[in-house]
Amino acid sequence: MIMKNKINYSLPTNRPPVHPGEILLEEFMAPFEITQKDMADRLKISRKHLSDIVHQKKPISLEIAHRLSKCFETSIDLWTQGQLNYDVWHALNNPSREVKKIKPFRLSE
Amino acid sequence: MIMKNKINYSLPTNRPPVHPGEILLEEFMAPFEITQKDMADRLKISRKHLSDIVHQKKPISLEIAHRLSKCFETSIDLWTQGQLNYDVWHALNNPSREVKKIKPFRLSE
DNA sequence: CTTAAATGTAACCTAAAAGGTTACATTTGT
DNA sequence: ACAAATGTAACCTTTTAGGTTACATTTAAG
Repeated sequence: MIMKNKINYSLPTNRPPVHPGEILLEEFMAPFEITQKDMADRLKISRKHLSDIVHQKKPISLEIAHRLSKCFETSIDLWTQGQLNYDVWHALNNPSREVKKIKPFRLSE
Repeated sequence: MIMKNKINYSLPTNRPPVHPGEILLEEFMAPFEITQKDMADRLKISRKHLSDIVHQKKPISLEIAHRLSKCFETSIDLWTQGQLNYDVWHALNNPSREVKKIKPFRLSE
Protein backbone atom coordinates (compact mmCIF):
# COMPACT_ATOMS: atom_id res chain seq x y z
CA MET A 1 0.00 0.00 0.00
CA ILE A 2 1.42 3.29 -1.12
CA MET A 3 1.05 6.04 1.44
CA LYS A 4 1.67 9.35 -0.23
CA ASN A 5 0.52 11.28 2.78
CA LYS A 6 2.55 9.55 5.42
CA ILE A 7 5.39 11.85 6.23
CA ASN A 8 8.78 10.34 5.39
CA TYR A 9 7.69 6.85 6.31
CA SER A 10 11.01 5.10 5.96
CA LEU A 11 13.19 7.03 8.34
CA PRO A 12 15.54 4.65 10.11
CA THR A 13 13.00 1.81 10.14
CA ASN A 14 12.81 -0.96 7.52
CA ARG A 15 15.51 -2.37 5.36
CA PRO A 16 16.66 -0.64 2.19
CA PRO A 17 14.53 -1.41 -0.88
CA VAL A 18 16.11 -3.79 -3.34
CA HIS A 19 17.84 -2.06 -6.22
CA PRO A 20 15.92 -2.60 -9.46
CA GLY A 21 19.13 -3.82 -11.07
CA GLU A 22 18.89 -6.81 -8.77
CA ILE A 23 15.31 -7.40 -9.92
CA LEU A 24 16.45 -7.26 -13.50
CA LEU A 25 19.17 -9.82 -12.88
CA GLU A 26 17.28 -12.21 -10.65
CA GLU A 27 13.72 -11.96 -11.89
CA PHE A 28 14.17 -11.30 -15.57
CA MET A 29 17.59 -12.35 -16.82
CA ALA A 30 18.38 -15.39 -14.70
CA PRO A 31 15.05 -17.21 -15.28
CA PHE A 32 15.57 -17.03 -19.04
CA GLU A 33 19.33 -17.45 -18.86
CA ILE A 34 19.92 -14.23 -20.71
CA THR A 35 23.58 -13.29 -20.63
CA GLN A 36 24.71 -9.78 -19.80
CA LYS A 37 26.13 -9.36 -23.28
CA ASP A 38 22.84 -10.37 -24.86
CA MET A 39 20.81 -8.20 -22.51
CA ALA A 40 23.06 -5.21 -23.15
CA ASP A 41 22.64 -5.69 -26.89
CA ARG A 42 18.88 -5.91 -26.63
CA LEU A 43 18.79 -2.72 -24.58
CA LYS A 44 21.34 -1.09 -26.89
CA ILE A 45 23.62 -0.12 -24.05
CA SER A 46 27.20 -1.15 -23.33
CA ARG A 47 28.06 -4.33 -21.47
CA LYS A 48 29.81 -2.19 -18.88
CA HIS A 49 26.74 -0.10 -18.28
CA LEU A 50 24.54 -3.16 -17.84
CA SER A 51 27.09 -4.68 -15.47
CA ASP A 52 27.09 -1.49 -13.39
CA ILE A 53 23.30 -1.59 -13.21
CA VAL A 54 23.00 -5.19 -12.09
CA HIS A 55 25.76 -4.57 -9.55
CA GLN A 56 23.81 -1.61 -8.22
CA LYS A 57 26.54 0.85 -9.09
CA LYS A 58 24.42 2.84 -11.51
CA PRO A 59 20.73 3.69 -11.36
CA ILE A 60 18.10 2.61 -13.85
CA SER A 61 17.44 5.91 -15.60
CA LEU A 62 14.09 6.84 -17.09
CA GLU A 63 15.46 6.03 -20.54
CA ILE A 64 16.67 2.57 -19.49
CA ALA A 65 13.40 1.94 -17.65
CA HIS A 66 11.57 2.71 -20.86
CA ARG A 67 13.72 0.28 -22.81
CA LEU A 68 13.27 -2.44 -20.20
CA SER A 69 9.50 -1.95 -20.30
CA LYS A 70 9.50 -2.55 -24.03
CA CYS A 71 11.91 -5.45 -23.84
CA PHE A 72 9.97 -7.33 -21.18
CA GLU A 73 6.54 -5.87 -21.88
CA THR A 74 6.19 -4.61 -18.34
CA SER A 75 4.95 -1.27 -17.16
CA ILE A 76 7.62 1.42 -17.14
CA ASP A 77 6.64 2.05 -13.53
CA LEU A 78 7.91 -1.31 -12.43
CA TRP A 79 11.40 0.05 -13.06
CA THR A 80 10.99 3.73 -12.30
CA GLN A 81 9.17 3.13 -9.04
CA GLY A 82 11.75 0.57 -8.00
CA GLN A 83 14.54 3.02 -8.64
CA LEU A 84 12.71 5.89 -6.95
CA ASN A 85 11.95 3.81 -3.87
CA TYR A 86 15.61 2.93 -3.68
CA ASP A 87 16.76 6.52 -4.15
CA VAL A 88 14.27 7.97 -1.68
CA TRP A 89 15.17 5.49 1.02
CA HIS A 90 18.83 6.38 0.71
CA ALA A 91 18.08 10.09 0.62
CA LEU A 92 16.03 9.87 3.82
CA ASN A 93 18.68 7.79 5.52
CA ASN A 94 21.61 9.88 4.34
CA PRO A 95 20.26 13.43 4.31
CA SER A 96 22.59 16.04 2.88
CA ARG A 97 24.05 18.72 5.10
CA GLU A 98 21.81 21.28 3.41
CA VAL A 99 18.66 19.26 4.02
CA LYS A 100 19.32 19.18 7.72
CA LYS A 101 19.33 22.95 7.82
CA ILE A 102 15.85 23.37 6.33
CA LYS A 103 13.37 24.67 8.85
CA PRO A 104 9.63 24.03 8.72
CA PHE A 105 7.76 26.97 7.31
CA ARG A 106 5.12 27.18 10.06
CA LEU A 107 7.80 27.45 12.75
CA SER A 108 9.79 30.22 11.14
CA GLU A 109 7.13 32.97 10.90
CA MET B 1 -5.57 4.31 -8.00
CA ILE B 2 -2.01 3.48 -8.91
CA MET B 3 -1.73 0.66 -11.42
CA LYS B 4 1.82 -0.63 -11.47
CA ASN B 5 0.88 -3.59 -13.61
CA LYS B 6 -0.96 -1.78 -16.34
CA ILE B 7 1.39 -1.62 -19.24
CA ASN B 8 2.31 1.96 -20.18
CA TYR B 9 -1.07 3.26 -19.26
CA SER B 10 -0.68 6.83 -20.42
CA LEU B 11 0.19 6.40 -24.07
CA PRO B 12 -1.53 9.10 -26.07
CA THR B 13 -4.55 9.20 -23.77
CA ASN B 14 -4.99 11.67 -20.88
CA ARG B 15 -3.56 15.08 -20.45
CA PRO B 16 0.01 15.64 -19.23
CA PRO B 17 0.37 15.56 -15.44
CA VAL B 18 0.86 18.92 -13.84
CA HIS B 19 4.47 19.78 -13.15
CA PRO B 20 5.19 19.74 -9.41
CA GLY B 21 6.68 23.21 -9.73
CA GLU B 22 3.16 24.41 -10.48
CA ILE B 23 1.91 22.67 -7.34
CA LEU B 24 4.61 24.36 -5.35
CA LEU B 25 3.66 27.78 -6.67
CA GLU B 26 -0.11 27.46 -6.57
CA GLU B 27 -0.72 25.20 -3.61
CA PHE B 28 2.09 26.10 -1.27
CA MET B 29 3.57 29.50 -2.03
CA ALA B 30 0.58 31.48 -3.24
CA PRO B 31 -1.76 30.60 -0.33
CA PHE B 32 0.79 31.87 2.18
CA GLU B 33 2.01 34.68 -0.05
CA ILE B 34 5.56 33.45 0.08
CA THR B 35 7.74 35.32 -2.38
CA GLN B 36 10.14 33.50 -4.69
CA LYS B 37 13.08 35.16 -3.01
CA ASP B 38 11.92 34.03 0.41
CA MET B 39 11.13 30.52 -0.80
CA ALA B 40 14.53 30.24 -2.48
CA ASP B 41 16.22 31.34 0.74
CA ARG B 42 14.31 28.82 2.81
CA LEU B 43 15.25 26.04 0.41
CA LYS B 44 18.80 27.36 0.20
CA ILE B 45 18.78 27.47 -3.57
CA SER B 46 19.19 30.42 -5.92
CA ARG B 47 16.29 32.59 -6.94
CA LYS B 48 16.97 31.65 -10.54
CA HIS B 49 16.73 27.97 -9.77
CA LEU B 50 13.43 28.38 -7.95
CA SER B 51 12.09 30.49 -10.81
CA ASP B 52 13.05 27.78 -13.30
CA ILE B 53 11.26 25.19 -11.18
CA VAL B 54 7.99 27.07 -10.81
CA HIS B 55 8.08 27.85 -14.54
CA GLN B 56 8.50 24.15 -15.25
CA LYS B 57 11.86 24.63 -16.91
CA LYS B 58 13.74 22.51 -14.38
CA PRO B 59 12.66 19.36 -12.56
CA ILE B 60 12.28 18.98 -8.84
CA SER B 61 15.29 16.82 -8.06
CA LEU B 62 15.39 14.31 -5.23
CA GLU B 63 17.44 16.75 -3.19
CA ILE B 64 14.97 19.61 -3.71
CA ALA B 65 12.04 17.29 -3.00
CA HIS B 66 13.67 16.39 0.29
CA ARG B 67 14.09 20.05 1.20
CA LEU B 68 10.49 20.83 0.25
CA SER B 69 9.27 17.94 2.39
CA LYS B 70 11.06 19.40 5.39
CA CYS B 71 9.99 22.94 4.67
CA PHE B 72 6.31 22.12 4.32
CA GLU B 73 6.24 18.98 6.44
CA THR B 74 4.87 16.90 3.61
CA SER B 75 5.95 13.47 2.48
CA ILE B 76 8.91 13.50 0.15
CA ASP B 77 6.81 11.38 -2.19
CA LEU B 78 4.41 14.21 -2.83
CA TRP B 79 7.20 15.86 -4.79
CA THR B 80 9.11 12.90 -6.17
CA GLN B 81 5.98 11.13 -7.39
CA GLY B 82 4.72 14.33 -8.97
CA GLN B 83 7.97 14.79 -10.82
CA LEU B 84 8.16 11.14 -11.85
CA ASN B 85 4.60 11.13 -13.15
CA TYR B 86 5.45 14.19 -15.18
CA ASP B 87 8.69 12.71 -16.53
CA VAL B 88 7.16 9.32 -17.36
CA TRP B 89 4.26 10.83 -19.22
CA HIS B 90 6.61 12.85 -21.38
CA ALA B 91 8.92 9.87 -21.92
CA LEU B 92 6.01 7.72 -23.09
CA ASN B 93 4.71 10.44 -25.34
CA ASN B 94 8.10 11.38 -26.75
CA PRO B 95 9.98 8.08 -26.94
CA SER B 96 13.63 8.35 -27.96
CA ARG B 97 14.79 6.92 -31.26
CA GLU B 98 16.57 4.15 -29.38
CA VAL B 99 13.49 3.16 -27.41
CA LYS B 100 11.53 2.62 -30.60
CA LYS B 101 14.07 0.06 -31.73
CA ILE B 102 13.74 -2.18 -28.67
CA LYS B 103 12.08 -5.49 -29.50
CA PRO B 104 10.12 -7.57 -27.01
CA PHE B 105 12.16 -10.43 -25.69
CA ARG B 106 9.59 -13.13 -26.28
CA LEU B 107 9.34 -12.22 -29.97
CA SER B 108 13.04 -12.24 -30.69
CA GLU B 109 13.91 -15.85 -29.76
C1' DC C 1 2.90 58.90 -10.06
C1' DT C 2 6.83 57.26 -8.36
C1' DT C 3 9.75 54.27 -6.35
C1' DA C 4 11.22 49.86 -4.33
C1' DA C 5 10.49 45.16 -4.30
C1' DA C 6 9.55 41.19 -7.00
C1' DT C 7 10.04 38.77 -11.03
C1' DG C 8 11.67 37.04 -15.88
C1' DT C 9 15.49 35.83 -18.30
C1' DA C 10 19.84 35.86 -21.06
C1' DA C 11 24.55 34.60 -20.91
C1' DC C 12 27.73 32.73 -18.82
C1' DC C 13 30.09 28.90 -15.54
C1' DT C 14 30.87 24.41 -12.57
C1' DA C 15 30.20 19.82 -10.80
C1' DA C 16 28.17 15.71 -11.08
C1' DA C 17 26.16 11.98 -13.31
C1' DA C 18 24.77 8.97 -17.33
C1' DG C 19 26.81 6.48 -20.50
C1' DG C 20 30.53 4.84 -23.62
C1' DT C 21 35.37 2.59 -25.04
C1' DT C 22 39.26 -0.10 -24.51
C1' DA C 23 41.96 -3.24 -22.26
C1' DC C 24 42.95 -6.81 -19.27
C1' DA C 25 42.20 -10.18 -15.56
C1' DT C 26 39.26 -13.63 -13.63
C1' DT C 27 35.45 -17.01 -13.69
C1' DT C 28 32.66 -20.53 -15.57
C1' DG C 29 30.87 -24.05 -18.51
C1' DT C 30 31.81 -27.75 -21.56
C1' DA D 1 42.18 -26.66 -21.53
C1' DC D 2 39.73 -23.57 -24.06
C1' DA D 3 36.09 -20.25 -25.18
C1' DA D 4 32.55 -17.55 -23.50
C1' DA D 5 31.06 -14.72 -19.83
C1' DT D 6 32.03 -11.58 -16.42
C1' DG D 7 34.43 -7.90 -13.26
C1' DT D 8 36.65 -3.79 -13.39
C1' DA D 9 40.16 -0.06 -13.96
C1' DA D 10 41.16 3.96 -16.52
C1' DC D 11 39.95 6.82 -19.52
C1' DC D 12 36.42 10.01 -22.31
C1' DT D 13 31.96 12.76 -23.81
C1' DT D 14 27.50 14.73 -23.11
C1' DT D 15 23.87 16.13 -20.36
C1' DT D 16 21.94 18.20 -16.53
C1' DA D 17 21.38 20.29 -11.85
C1' DG D 18 22.54 24.24 -10.04
C1' DG D 19 24.91 28.76 -9.43
C1' DT D 20 26.30 33.90 -10.66
C1' DT D 21 25.79 38.22 -12.59
C1' DA D 22 23.45 41.57 -14.97
C1' DC D 23 19.65 43.80 -16.77
C1' DA D 24 14.78 44.54 -18.14
C1' DT D 25 10.05 44.31 -16.83
C1' DT D 26 6.17 43.94 -13.59
C1' DT D 27 3.79 44.85 -9.45
C1' DA D 28 2.61 46.89 -5.15
C1' DA D 29 2.50 50.49 -1.83
C1' DG D 30 3.28 55.20 -0.31
